Amino acid sequence: MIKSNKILMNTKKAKKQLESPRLTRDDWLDAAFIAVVDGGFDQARVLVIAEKLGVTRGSFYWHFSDHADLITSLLKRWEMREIELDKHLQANNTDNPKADLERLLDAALAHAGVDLENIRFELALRGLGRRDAAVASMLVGIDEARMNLFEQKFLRLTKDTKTAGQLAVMFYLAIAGGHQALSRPTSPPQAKEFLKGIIASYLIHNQGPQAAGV
Amino acid sequence: MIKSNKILMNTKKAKKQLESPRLTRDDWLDAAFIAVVDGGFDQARVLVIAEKLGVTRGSFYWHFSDHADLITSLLKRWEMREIELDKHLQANNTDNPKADLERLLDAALAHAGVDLENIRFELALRGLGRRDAAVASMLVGIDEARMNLFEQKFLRLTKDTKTAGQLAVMFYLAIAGGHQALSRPTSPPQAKEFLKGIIASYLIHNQGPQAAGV
DNA sequence: TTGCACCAATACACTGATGTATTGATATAA
DNA sequence: TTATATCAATACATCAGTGTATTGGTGCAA
Repeated sequence: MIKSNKILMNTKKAKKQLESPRLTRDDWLDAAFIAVVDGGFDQARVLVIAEKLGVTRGSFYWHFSDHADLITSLLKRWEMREIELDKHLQANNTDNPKADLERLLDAALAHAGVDLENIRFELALRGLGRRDAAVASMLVGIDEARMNLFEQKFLRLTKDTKTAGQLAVMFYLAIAGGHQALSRPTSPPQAKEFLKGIIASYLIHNQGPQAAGV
Repeated sequence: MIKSNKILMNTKKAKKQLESPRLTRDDWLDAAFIAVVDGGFDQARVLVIAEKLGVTRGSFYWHFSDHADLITSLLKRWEMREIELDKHLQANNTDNPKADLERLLDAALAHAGVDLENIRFELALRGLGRRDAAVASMLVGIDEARMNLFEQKFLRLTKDTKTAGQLAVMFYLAIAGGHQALSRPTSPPQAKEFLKGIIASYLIHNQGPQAAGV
């Protein structure tokens, strides 16, 4: 039963790749994602997305009950993927804590292709969170998880819990600020390297108890 | 001529305070500002703002040619005020460079009342900048001016140009990240103090050439 | 007090977006 | 081959928002 189902899915997918525009719910979610990336949540209109997909809204109302259904599904998918990613990064420790951290920063400050899309989506999402309590609290959860992740990685470098916590906050905030810069169309490509350099210099010079609390 | 004009304005203003709902162009801009703060630029609709002001759109189309006129006027007013503020902060140097910097940080991380409104407006504006090239380049100019301001303030603490520049970037990014956190309705009030504490610790411990380039 | 300048209300046309109900097309399974 | 499930198109109805043209009201100035 399950096996035949899988085979069915595979053939379906293969077919879709080759020929035709029979859309799935996920296709719509992908297109909505891009719409959000390009214009924010307010511009993620059913009509516009349908045009971009080359179909009419008749397709949309087959896959979704209404516009709200599209948005909430999109948010839930994003949140699940973020939690998945966090789990993965949490477990991904080599014997070189510093290299692990640098990889983390590299991923956080990626600025091309898919990564840029993700950054822009998240910025739009934070915009939505400023006027939607449910979205806001979801973001709080994600932020806490990420900050935790950073702190744990830092704790493998320095034994001082307080310092690790502060570094984690500082880095997370700087990264959030960097996203604002990186997400601008006019942002020069070297901005990422610039940020990474600055951050790296702090990584090197602020491991001891010298960066004490206030 | 000019004098009588001023007197006229004053009496007008006084009257407005007391009794009546005869609106000025600036009243509309103020209301649009709040609308942006609350819902972003896409939600700053003429109809909605009119309702909030207690008038019909007949008033709006007296003061503005169209919706675009409202938005561009709002943006220009904001930009002018920012440039004014920058000038003011630039000139405002006491004989205590450290205190000057701390005042700057305090202002940057203010989180209550008008300041919170300003933060939320700017975040919405950056959202608009992600899909409007003109807005984006305006923001680049503002960012450069602010970064310059920070750098000059830091240069009064450390003689190392490179360090000052890096600190300025780092601080500006952290502040931008902090704004994301501070602007959330669920953000606890102590978040600001937390951020200031972290930033202050870096202020104390990173003045020398130890924070070198990469 | 009358006229004018200023501001607001009203009525209308138009556009774009949502949602529903129905019909149409097509691929797969029986 | 035929029936069915799956997806898409079409044809409404409705609503919110914009913009224009016209009319209405009100305070100030001559």
